[in-house]
Amino acid sequence: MSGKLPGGRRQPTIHEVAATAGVSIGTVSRVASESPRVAPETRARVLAAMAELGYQPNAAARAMRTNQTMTIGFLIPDMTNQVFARVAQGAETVLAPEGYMLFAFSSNRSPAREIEFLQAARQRQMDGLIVTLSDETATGTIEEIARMGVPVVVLDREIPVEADVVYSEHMQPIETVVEQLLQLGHRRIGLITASHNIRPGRDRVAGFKRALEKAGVPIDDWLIRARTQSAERGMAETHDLLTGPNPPTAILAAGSDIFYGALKAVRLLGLSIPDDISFVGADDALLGELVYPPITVIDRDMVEVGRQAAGLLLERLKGLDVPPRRIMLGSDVLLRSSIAAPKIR
Amino acid sequence: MSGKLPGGRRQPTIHEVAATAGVSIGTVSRVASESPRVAPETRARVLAAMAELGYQPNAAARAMRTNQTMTIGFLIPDMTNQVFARVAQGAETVLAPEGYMLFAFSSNRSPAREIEFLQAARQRQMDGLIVTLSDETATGTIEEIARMGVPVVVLDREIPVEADVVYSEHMQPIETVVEQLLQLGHRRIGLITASHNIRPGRDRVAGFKRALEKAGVPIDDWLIRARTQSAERGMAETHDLLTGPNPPTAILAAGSDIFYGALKAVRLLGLSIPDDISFVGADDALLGELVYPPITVIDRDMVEVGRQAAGLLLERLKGLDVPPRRIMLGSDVLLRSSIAAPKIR
DNA sequence: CTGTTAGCGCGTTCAC
DNA sequence: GTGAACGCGCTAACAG
Repeated sequence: MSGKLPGGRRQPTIHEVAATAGVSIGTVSRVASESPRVAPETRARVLAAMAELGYQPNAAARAMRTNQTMTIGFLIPDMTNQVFARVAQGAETVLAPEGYMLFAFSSNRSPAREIEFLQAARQRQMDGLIVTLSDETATGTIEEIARMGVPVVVLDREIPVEADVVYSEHMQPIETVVEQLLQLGHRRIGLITASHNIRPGRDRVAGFKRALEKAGVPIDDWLIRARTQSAERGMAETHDLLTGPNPPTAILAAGSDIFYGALKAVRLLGLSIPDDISFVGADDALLGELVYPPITVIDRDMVEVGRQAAGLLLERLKGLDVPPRRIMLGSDVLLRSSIAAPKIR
Repeated sequence: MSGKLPGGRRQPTIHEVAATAGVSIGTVSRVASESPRVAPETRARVLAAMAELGYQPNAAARAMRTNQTMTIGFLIPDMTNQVFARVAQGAETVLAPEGYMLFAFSSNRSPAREIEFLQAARQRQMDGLIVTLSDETATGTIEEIARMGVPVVVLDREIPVEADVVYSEHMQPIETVVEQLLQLGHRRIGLITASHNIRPGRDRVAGFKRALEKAGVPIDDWLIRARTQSAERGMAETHDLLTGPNPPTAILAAGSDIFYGALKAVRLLGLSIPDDISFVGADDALLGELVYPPITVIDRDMVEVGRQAAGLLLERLKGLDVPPRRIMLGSDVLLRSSIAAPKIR
């Protein structure tokens, strides 16, 4: 029972620190939690013992007593997507100064994995969560969130739970872009975006349709591709659109992964932007700037999303007890030379 | 002491499950840990009670007894860097089936944050770690790793600790590229890469110098910029090189962030690739493919790095007790049309 | 200011 | 096949 337990080398405990410092464990605990009621000299001796032994308090034992872990979980659909990574970065800047550690978990867009994460978070007594779900219609995930018992901030999703939410504006920027394209003379515009199962997908489609309706341009559902978010999908849909019988003269690739794939498809077809096809991307302003010609992009400040989400969470962690709050953050349209009047056919 | 402790709504405990199932806690524990010594009927009653209450075992209490948390920590310098995110993705695919949860923490290239992470990991009794340090010369970080007491896999760094390491090949691909450029007639080649404080920086500079020496081309240290990895730095260095008195005719931007910044600098200067300047990027094959002309890139399979690292870790977690192992993974040079003979001046 | 003590929730002996 | 009792390491409350 002594040496080789799982968990590797035994870590020094509060008892050993107490012994080497010649004090009781209560005193060590007081030093560890920075209680003022300790004589400076005693504190010094304890600190020395801690340093000598490389003591770190056992978080499990501490959590058992305090019901706090100083841990925030961040659930993201896809770690390799810069968009979510930036949110984490923003949240971190707000949470770290308050002593919270932010740990990110990637579900790879699997609701089952999302549930596993939420259960793991509950088991581990994480103090709060920031979550981005990959499917609003997955009821299991939502039930788990309801059970959490700690503050949860939801990012850009509409789900029936009592939680603060940070939204991004998706409708208006799409409308702006579509209006631009209509003005240039485009009548057939392809939209590729996320599925209807998540708010960004729905809102982008809604904004798209609204702009067309306002202009009295008939809606062709064949031109609207609201499915899975991935580069592969973006490429496939773009290829399909551009090689179809009555192809669009402009492509809106609304979503960063989709942007990559769509652009790749355009390249592979040997089409030139904007002469052969007008092109609008999203969520990766840098890529839009690095390619030639620079590409018009719908962009948003994801770092700010993270900051806002963390801010809402912190207030809850401090005990704020008010009804769920909603924050809406804007998006920018970065107009560049990838859109032009369509070729006359 | 009853209701409003930090940690939010009280979670059901094993006692409540036992009570509603009409059994003792021992039995519940046996069901939870899938012990066979439980009557099928009893098991069913317990399972029902668990579901009804939404019971999740308390990880802290469990960890206290078992010294296991089924948690792996992943320390990365920068979450928003796709390179590291892909490693996480790869590691996840091998760790998840074994029941481990992988949590990522981003240090933002701060050794102080790295130390905080390592301490947090020790406090939390994480079962194992995969770490990418931002500075091999930071002694505090290395001391903390030595203290961990659980298996640690180090990525692409040379540090004096007893740990398994997964390396990427950096020298050979740089040599290959430089040889290509020399053959095309380039004599002044600029190299921008990470600092000497991490292995990739050192090895790339070494490979660079070796190729020049082999060809008998004198080395101009002004052309070698081995500093911080960031887009800003990449942009600044590239600008400086290309606006200097005796500018290079080719740029090697070795590092994904540096790649972005360097390419941006080239764009801003209005230079055309490869006519005005030959250009080689790294670690973002997709970007290299999406821009025009497509850019030659030194690429590596980071998902495989993650898989290998997780594999090494798993073996240790299963008790494998052998001296530290080293795995070296290759890199590819994706030749594209961004390099050409230099203009005659 | 410091020592002592009672649990936190669970897994693991033991008896039954 | 099941229940009771102990202790993991720590914090908080109370004595001294």
